[in-house]
Amino acid sequence: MPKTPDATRRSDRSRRAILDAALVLVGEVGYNKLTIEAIAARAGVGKQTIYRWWPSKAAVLLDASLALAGDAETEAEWTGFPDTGDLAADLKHVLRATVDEFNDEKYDAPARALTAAGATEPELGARFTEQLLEPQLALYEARLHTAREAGQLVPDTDLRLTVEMLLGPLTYRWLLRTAPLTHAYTDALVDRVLGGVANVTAR
Amino acid sequence: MPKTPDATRRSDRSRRAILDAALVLVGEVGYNKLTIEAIAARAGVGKQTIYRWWPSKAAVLLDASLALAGDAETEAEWTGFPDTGDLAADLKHVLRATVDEFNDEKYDAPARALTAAGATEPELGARFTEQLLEPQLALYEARLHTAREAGQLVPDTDLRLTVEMLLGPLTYRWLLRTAPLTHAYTDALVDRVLGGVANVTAR
DNA sequence: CTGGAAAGACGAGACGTCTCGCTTTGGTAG
DNA sequence: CTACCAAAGCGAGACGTCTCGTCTTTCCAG
Repeated sequence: MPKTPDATRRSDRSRRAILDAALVLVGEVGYNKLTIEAIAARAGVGKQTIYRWWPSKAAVLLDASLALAGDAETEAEWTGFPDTGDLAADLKHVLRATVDEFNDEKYDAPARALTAAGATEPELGARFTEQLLEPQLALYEARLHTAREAGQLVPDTDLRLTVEMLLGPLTYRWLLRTAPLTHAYTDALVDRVLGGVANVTAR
Repeated sequence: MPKTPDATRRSDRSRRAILDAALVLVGEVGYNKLTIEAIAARAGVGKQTIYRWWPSKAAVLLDASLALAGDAETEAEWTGFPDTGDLAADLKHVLRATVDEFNDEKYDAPARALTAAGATEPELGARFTEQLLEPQLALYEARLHTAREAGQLVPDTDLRLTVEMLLGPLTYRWLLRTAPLTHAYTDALVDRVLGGVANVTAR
């Protein structure tokens, strides 16, 4: 009954090699042409070793991305969402960093592949959202909560909606490539989200 | 020399059957498992008839979606983007209709498949954006242009950015399934995009 | 000596091409 | 106007190829 392999005997060396190879390969050939055989070959690993521990290449890539996100956090000496008291400046700072990541092929390829795969495979999408996305969203929401407490936002502001007003348009441009992602874009986005576009003086 | 088949002799019956079958099948098995052989079988058509007129399954699905969008327009007696003079009401009306489409399995499956495929295949994504998305965006932009001319928006409003502030968050929720899509959601979105979230009275 | 790991053989199934008659089309001769 | 006929698309499906995920074998570590 090969249903439940013994995790205690699992080779950590193989596990890391597989995750690394998956990230490299998805950047080289894209998600569609990413193949478990190629991952196994690049990692110097038997195919069965991958099939034993992961149900699909999407699952491999999700684990690889989780590891990548963990690495990125530590290596950037991440100290949490900035809070200088200036909400607009803090948001612009973080969104600029996000734009830089989206423009970095190293992060773009796996993120794009996972997002696309998650859109069509609900189960994968749920794990992707829960494990990678939600923790990020919570950071934005916490910063907005502080701002609302400080009276910088309309008291009944829907914080989750506001987070989506920031990340939605950004993600939209990124996924659909309707226009290049720039710092100027996210700066303008923050200003308009906070200020709105209606002509208040004309009211 | 089979390079250039004679389009005037093309069977419209087969063409429609193929596009219909593609839409049905993508809903049943998803884009990844969608196969040209299956489309041909379902449509009661020879494989060669598909290969003769389309270069890939992506192209078939794109054409099918274009046809679907065209049908939806006519059957809804679409008369163009509403312009009652009340910008907020018009936007809410259109976004509610969009939510209804996203919640309709018939439209959801192909749209989701195409969006996801376009995200990882740049060439397909470009054609998807250009032929299906941009025409829609232009309608929003035109309505916003009218509003700006009428002094209902801040004079230097970036219209494209504003369109993305409306569709970005909606698309975000739709693709990532972070929360259900409701009319209440889009209504709130319109209000916040127009009005912003910053506490103006505290300035 | 138990069980994961590496290597690769294996069957399944989709690919894109092809061949085969059948049907449709559009031009031509009577 | 009708009858004929060549040309081209059509439905069906066989074909060789490729890649998938599983299965088998051998090896090695604890």
